[in-house]
Amino acid sequence: MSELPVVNQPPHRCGALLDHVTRRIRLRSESVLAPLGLRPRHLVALTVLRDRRGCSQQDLAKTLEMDGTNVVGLLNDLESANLVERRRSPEDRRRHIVELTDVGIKQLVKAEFALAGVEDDVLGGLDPDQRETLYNLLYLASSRTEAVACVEAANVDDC
Amino acid sequence: MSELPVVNQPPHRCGALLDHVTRRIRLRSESVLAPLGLRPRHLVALTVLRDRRGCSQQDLAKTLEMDGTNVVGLLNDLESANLVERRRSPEDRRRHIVELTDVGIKQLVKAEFALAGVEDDVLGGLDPDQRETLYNLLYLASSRTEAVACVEAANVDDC
DNA sequence: CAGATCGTTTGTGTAACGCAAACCATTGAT
DNA sequence: ATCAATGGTTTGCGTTACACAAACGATCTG
Repeated sequence: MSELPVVNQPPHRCGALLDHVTRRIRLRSESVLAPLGLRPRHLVALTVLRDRRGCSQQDLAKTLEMDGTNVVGLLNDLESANLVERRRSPEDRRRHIVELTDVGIKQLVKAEFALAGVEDDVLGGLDPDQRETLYNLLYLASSRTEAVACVEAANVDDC
Repeated sequence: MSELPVVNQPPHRCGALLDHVTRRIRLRSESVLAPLGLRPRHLVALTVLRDRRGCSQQDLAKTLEMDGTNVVGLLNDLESANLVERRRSPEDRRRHIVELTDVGIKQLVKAEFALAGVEDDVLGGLDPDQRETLYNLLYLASSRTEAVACVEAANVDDC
């Protein structure tokens, strides 16, 4: 009936592009992270844990969208490297509160520093501003993701 | 010695975020794509093939950063579904020129359409403009990627 | 002709999962 | 106090997506 001035073009799907770019980064990351005793998946977990300063193992599983049993293994890796600490929750002693240790924080920073070359390589087509924008968009998307997970977890609005 | 007016903050690494967001999309994509007989990796290959209208199998392997033998299997899948066609290159009959078929193009569009919900779900924190920006940044990054691959392939500057 | 190259097949290994079952410690409701 | 539900853990099994190596046919190139 009415035509809005803004062109109504179909939005692009970025799933495939994400897959593609992510794979390129991940492949290179593996070799850079190996000397640090880390794998890409560990890095994801560590960054999540840095954002949320401490969360239950189930929350982590939900955020990572990963099976609980596999999260156990992931955390075993991180804990035996002293990057992460499992503390019993005082409110519910069944729960583990997972938190980064100081070593964990430092190691994460170190890893990120070491990955500079990788990102320069893969994201070389983007200038620093564009990369920052990319980061912010991804951060926004992933943090809403966590908010949703949190709401689902609480199943109420006291998130 | 001199302080520039622009804040010189360390750039963020988006590798982990990319991993995270991509995983969330991929998980959901799998179930959406299954009825179409596709997997996420097929979609990546199809989008690459749509961009480059026809390329050798080796180029594809290089772009996908995937082992040649595995690309064969991937293309076998796509070809037996009539989404892709392997033609002998007239210049070098050892080479296969891989191209999307009409069916392939349609199926790709269909798949992308079907993935709308998935992206709404995962990227719900971004408004349409932001999503478009995200797409453009990823596209930029991945196409430079291909340019580099192409230069490496040719090993000259006639790319 | 001889050696390199493109694609293919086959076969082997590995990492990252998902899923199910059984277990313990703890909680919360009756 | 009892008993079911819950959080975490372990074990074990299956699957998928790879990488890598070896050997082959067809083809190109010197």
